[in-house]
Amino acid sequence: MTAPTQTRKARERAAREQLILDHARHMLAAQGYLDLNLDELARRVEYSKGTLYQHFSSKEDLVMAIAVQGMELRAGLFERAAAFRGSSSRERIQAFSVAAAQFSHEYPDYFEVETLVKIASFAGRASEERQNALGLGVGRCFRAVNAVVHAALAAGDLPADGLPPERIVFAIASVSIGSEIMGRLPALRLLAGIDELAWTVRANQCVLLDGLGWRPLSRDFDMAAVDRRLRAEVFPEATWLQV
Amino acid sequence: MTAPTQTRKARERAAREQLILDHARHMLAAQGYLDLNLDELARRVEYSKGTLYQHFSSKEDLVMAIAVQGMELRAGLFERAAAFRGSSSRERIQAFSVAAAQFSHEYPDYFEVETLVKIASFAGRASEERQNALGLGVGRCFRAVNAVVHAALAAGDLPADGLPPERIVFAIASVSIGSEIMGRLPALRLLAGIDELAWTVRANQCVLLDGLGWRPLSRDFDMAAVDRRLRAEVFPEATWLQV
DNA sequence: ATCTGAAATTGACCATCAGTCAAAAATGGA
DNA sequence: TCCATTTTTGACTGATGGTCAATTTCAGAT
Repeated sequence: MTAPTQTRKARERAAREQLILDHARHMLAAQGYLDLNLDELARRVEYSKGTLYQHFSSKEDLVMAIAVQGMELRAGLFERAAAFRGSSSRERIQAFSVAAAQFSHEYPDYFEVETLVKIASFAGRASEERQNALGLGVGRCFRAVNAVVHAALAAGDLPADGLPPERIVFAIASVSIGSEIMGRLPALRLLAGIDELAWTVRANQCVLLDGLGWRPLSRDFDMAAVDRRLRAEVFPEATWLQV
Repeated sequence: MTAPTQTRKARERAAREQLILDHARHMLAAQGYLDLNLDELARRVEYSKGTLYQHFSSKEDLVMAIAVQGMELRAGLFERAAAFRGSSSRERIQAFSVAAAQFSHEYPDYFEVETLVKIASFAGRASEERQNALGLGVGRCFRAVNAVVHAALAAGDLPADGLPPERIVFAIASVSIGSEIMGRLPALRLLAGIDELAWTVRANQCVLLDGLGWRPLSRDFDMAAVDRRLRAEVFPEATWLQV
């Protein structure tokens, strides 16, 4: 088998893997993990079940592969956000707020899967390789935010005697993911009277940043104006970002 | 069958249900949902599988029942916290921070299950009855916190032009649960350098409350002293609360 | 065009396990 | 002691994740 043939094969294999993942993701979003049936998936992608197992070592590995792709999409958005040149570190961190909201708006299916694999029993059942890949994506997101936090500390926009930078990143991530997860519980949505989840999540993030003492505080600059710049310069696809 | 016999039967039935739930919870914590085997559970509790189904309509219903008990324990702690007479609303809200930390410290297994049932596919598979029971527990927790938020607004400890009270409860819940969930991911724990999760969670909650403008701000009162009072008056069992 | 060995694909098959139900056992009042 | 009722049992079933020997496809050689 010559080299060009090899690359064509690899390309076809990658295309098939993507086909499988796309169908699996849709089925997962529609029916949930417990009702995701591999026989039906094989039927839909028009390959045999045996071929599925050429790509994934188990059902959990398949789901983990979807989570990895989602995390890579998220990391891509975060790295675009990192390139935003706001006029203060507080404006730059706002870019991640939009990036996170954009992720859960554009890829709700991926978000669900991301939540799913956080369950303990998933970690041990997926292949080592994909677990590492997920960790890599998490690391990319972490570093993107971490860089801005460090810049803020260096610039004196954050109090020097506050939380250490890594804990600040952790706090921001926690309030974001926590708000998204809680906001997906119908009971709580009703109790809290939430209609537009994206804006509720962003409000919580904003409160946290103020609590960290991240200057300028939200009342001291025009967040809507920054949103407009972000829409124009970084996330033109974020149509939900009505400003 | 006379009335006393009936009550004895009901008592025995309740005791057996508790036995099943206790074993199931331990197995769930040790092996995860996917490896929770009902044949093995039946063997451990020394009843047949058929008898398990006298108590629960499905495996998901069983897990939901555990979640309900966990939520009731949590609600119990929250209602004890609500009885704390702090010298300000900010001190009173701190009681919930300790209650939440105490819950995940004393009942880590219940916490895991609580997280598990947040997955969409669980909701539809458990019995209506238990889903309602869970909603009831969530409501108890919500109302306990909500009362203090309203008191704070009435007292002017929270800015009148800030988030509406229900959204404040939502924000507090989000940062708490979000921190706990993220803090259980080994990769992120490493990146953020977290060793004592309980204190990291409480730090995040504290930052959020400051961000909400909940007076007195954390720098303006002695949180450690309030912790000492809470330990002495409300949560004597909270040995982790070294103050 | 045809052959051939390697690689890829298949789907019948297997093991596991949630859930069922007819038969057996236990119960409690007469 | 007996009998009707309730409770318990565990063998059985169907569904499904995962395997692998048999088949098909493929690329290069003749």
